[in-house]
Amino acid sequence: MGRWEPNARKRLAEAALQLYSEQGYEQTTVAQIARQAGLTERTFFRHYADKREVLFAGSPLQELFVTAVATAPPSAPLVDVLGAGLDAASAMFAGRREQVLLRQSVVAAHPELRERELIKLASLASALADALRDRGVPEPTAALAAETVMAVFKVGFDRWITAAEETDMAPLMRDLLDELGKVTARG
Amino acid sequence: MGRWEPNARKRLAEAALQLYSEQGYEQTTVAQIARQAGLTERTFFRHYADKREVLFAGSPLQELFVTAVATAPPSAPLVDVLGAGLDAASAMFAGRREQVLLRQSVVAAHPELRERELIKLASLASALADALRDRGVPEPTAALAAETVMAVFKVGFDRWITAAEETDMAPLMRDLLDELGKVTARG
DNA sequence: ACTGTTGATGACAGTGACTGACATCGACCG
DNA sequence: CGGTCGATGTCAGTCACTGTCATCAACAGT
Repeated sequence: MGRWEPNARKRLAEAALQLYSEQGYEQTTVAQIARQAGLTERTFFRHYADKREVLFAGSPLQELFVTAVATAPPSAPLVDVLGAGLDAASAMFAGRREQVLLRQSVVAAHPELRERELIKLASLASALADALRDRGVPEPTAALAAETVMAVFKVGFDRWITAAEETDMAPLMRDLLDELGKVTARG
Repeated sequence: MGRWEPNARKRLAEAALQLYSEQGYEQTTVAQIARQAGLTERTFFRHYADKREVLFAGSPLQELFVTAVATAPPSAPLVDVLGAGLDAASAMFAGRREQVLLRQSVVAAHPELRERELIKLASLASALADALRDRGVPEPTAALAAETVMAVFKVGFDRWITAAEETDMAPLMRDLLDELGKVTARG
C-alpha cells in the first residue's frame, strides 16, 4: 500500500462522469469532482488538462482504428481498408451500450464537450490520413478517404446510439459504407 | 451621430483578429481587445458569447451553402446538389485570400479556436442534412451526404489555403467530389 | 539503521474568462 | 417636457486553470 489510494485518475474520471450526469456539466465544479475522488482540485489538473478532457482521455478508439487500417492486407482495396478500421472501432463498443449511452448523453448536452469530441475525431482523421499515406494511398485520396470514413463513423455512431435496442455496430457501419455510392452516383 | 461610435461589433472583431495574430490568442486578454475598440470588457461579452466566438460570428458560409442546396433544381442528382452548395461556399472566398489566410493561421494555431471551427462545421452539416431531407432525400443518405460533403469541403479548403498561389476554389472542390468515387470503388 | 532522492500530492496565491445586478445617459416618442 | 428604451459603464463575484513551494512515504544506496 502506497501513501495514497491507487487509481487516482480513474477515480477522478468516474466521479466526473457521475457528477456531470447527475447535476449537469456546468453545475459541477472541478473542486467537487476532486473532493468526491478524495483529492484536491490541483491534483485534478495534474491528471487532466481541463474539465472537459476527463471525459475523453484514455479512449483507445484512435489506436484501434489506426492499427486496423495500418495492418490491413497491403493489396486490399481502399474501401475494405476503411471497413476494417470501422470494424475495429465498432468492436470497442460491443456490450457497453448503457455506459456509452450515459456518457454520450452528457457530451451531447454541452457544446463545450461536443467541441472536444469533434477535435478528437479530427485528430483521428488526421492519423488515419497518415496511415493511408503510409500504405501508399496518394493525396488527395488519403485525406479525403480519412475524412469520409469519419463521416461514416459519425452517422453510424449516431444511429447506433439512437436505435431502440442494442445492435451490432459493425453491420451498421458497413451498410453506410455501401450507401456512400448513392452520394457519389451520377444522374 | 449617436451617443457612441457606430459598428461596435465590427471594431471588436477587427481588434481581436489583429491582436490574436500579432501577439497570439492566449496572450491577448478580452480587456485588451475591448480597450483597442474603445469599449469595456463587459461590452465585449454583450456582443460575443466568448473570446473565441468573435472570430466566427457573422460568417455567411452556412446560409450560402444551405440556400444553394435548398434552391437547386428539384430533379438534380444528389451529387450536383452538393456541388452547387460547394460552388456557393467557394464563391465567398474569391478574392479574399490574404484575409482568409491571416484568419486561418490564427485559428490553426490554437486548439480552442480549432474546436470552435469544427463545431461550426458540424452545425453546417446538420443544417445541410435538414435541407436535403426537405428535398426528399431519405435517411440515412441525407445525413451521410451532409457529412461527406463537409469532408470534401474540409479537404478542399485546406488545399486551397495550402496552395502556393491563389486559385479558384470551386474547381478544386469539384475535383474532390469526383475523387470520392475512388474512395468507394470496390476492388 | 541512516540518508538522499523521487514522485504524487497538498496548500496557497494569482490571473483571466465570464456573469449578474445596477447605474448612466443620449435618442426617440408622445 | 417627461417617459421609455437601448447600448454602454461599473463593480463585485465565481470558477477554470497555473505557478510555486512544502510535505512525506517509498525506495536506493551506503
